[in-house]
Amino acid sequence: MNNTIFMADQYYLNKSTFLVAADCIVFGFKEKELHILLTRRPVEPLAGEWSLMGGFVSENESLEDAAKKVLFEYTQQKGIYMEQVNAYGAVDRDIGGRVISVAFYALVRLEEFDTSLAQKFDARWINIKELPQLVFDHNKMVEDALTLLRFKVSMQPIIFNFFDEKFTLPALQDLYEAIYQRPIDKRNFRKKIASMNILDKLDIKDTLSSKRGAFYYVFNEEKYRDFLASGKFFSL
Amino acid sequence: MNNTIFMADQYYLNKSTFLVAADCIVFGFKEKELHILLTRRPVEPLAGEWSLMGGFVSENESLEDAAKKVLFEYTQQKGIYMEQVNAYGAVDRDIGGRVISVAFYALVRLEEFDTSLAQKFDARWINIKELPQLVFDHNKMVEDALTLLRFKVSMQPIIFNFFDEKFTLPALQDLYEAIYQRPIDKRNFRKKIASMNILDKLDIKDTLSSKRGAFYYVFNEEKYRDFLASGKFFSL
DNA sequence: ACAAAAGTGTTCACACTACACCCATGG
DNA sequence: CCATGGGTGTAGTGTGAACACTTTTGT
Repeated sequence: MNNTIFMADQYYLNKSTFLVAADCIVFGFKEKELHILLTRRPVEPLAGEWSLMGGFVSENESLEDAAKKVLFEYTQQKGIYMEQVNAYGAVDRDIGGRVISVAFYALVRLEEFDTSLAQKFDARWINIKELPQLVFDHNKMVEDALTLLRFKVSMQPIIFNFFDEKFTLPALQDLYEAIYQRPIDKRNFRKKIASMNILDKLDIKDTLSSKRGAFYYVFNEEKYRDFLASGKFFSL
Repeated sequence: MNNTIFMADQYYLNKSTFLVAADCIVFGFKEKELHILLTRRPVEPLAGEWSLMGGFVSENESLEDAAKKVLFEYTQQKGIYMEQVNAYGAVDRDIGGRVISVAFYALVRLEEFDTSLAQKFDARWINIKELPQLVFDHNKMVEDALTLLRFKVSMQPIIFNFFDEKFTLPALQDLYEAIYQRPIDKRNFRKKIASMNILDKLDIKDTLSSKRGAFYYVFNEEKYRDFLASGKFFSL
């Protein structure tokens, strides 16, 4: 073997370095539709155009930390569920300079969203069925995030991150329908939910969205572990 | 709205920049087992330890271009099937410096692999069941790549990228078993393949791996399009 | 009393699983 | 002639899809 051992200096120095950004696709659920949080880009080029929330990664920050920082800045919430989508690195994807961007999607509880923040950052919750054109490759990021969300939501019980602890079955079904963009049969849906036995039914009802009222449920972490331990897998 | 428009200079300048690498998880199939291509790291720190193939992204290169460059360097093949796994950006993931790495997995045809390259780069095909400890977070990358590969291979007909055009059904089954790491029933497997009607059976046999010989098949792109057009989905 | 949404079971079709024997050939 | 791997069908089970009426309550 004629392998040469290089000095680290030769290897790490004199290489190109890049700006790295974290862009967030922030999903929320309201009015029976899936929405994402968009803002007007505050900087040239393309100032004023619709854009995802983003920020540059700094020296002593992981990619996830950078994304969390962006999420906290725009929502003031901590512990938001977040997952990496992909890295985007086309040479001219950002016309303002060479920037490699890592996209994350996040699920936020819209009940506890501070609407004053929307004002502050000129941000709005936009129905995913009415997405405008976004800057750079942000539309592609949203598309990829949606694809991933649809997959994940069908395989893992992450959907409960959209709700503030308790939720009704009709609301849960509406949410799945909003994510998959297709109707789901009510009886089959409830049958499947019931068969997993991972929810606790509460004694109280949500009487706001109907006269009769729908019972609240909560996700039971422990029951879910038992469910997994029995060799079954979440699937919806 | 009290949104300030920044000048691009303020926005893009004076931000941290990073070395960005593309690391490749190169999968190949031989001896009825899935293998990945590993090399001895040629540079300090950790020179001589097992490592994935990687390279730094340069100025006028996309992430995909950088990964392709790495793949071509180590395999001398072009048009290799490749897909992004994830970006890895923990602050101290590379102990030689701050490097953000984007992992790609690739599927190569081992029949046409030039073994002299293995010598040149001190590279070896290692059975995935016998993976050594790799440098940095490369083991995690391989794990993530395998998870993604298992999913993709079950949903899209990418598995044929492991073969040099033609292949036998026993070999195809062996490959699925190697990827999923579990036995598959021969009759059920063949029934499902047949029901999709996306392969063409050739008149010739592979007589090397058995006395009787197994018929060769080729993937038929057109039949696959018809299959999709009929509203069905690939699943294996 | 009526409108509006919540809640509840059964049937049917299809897909997945399990399973055992004969065939072709080289040595 | 025998050892080795290639090739073939059927029956049973479970899962997903279709489908309609009763209940509750606010107005």
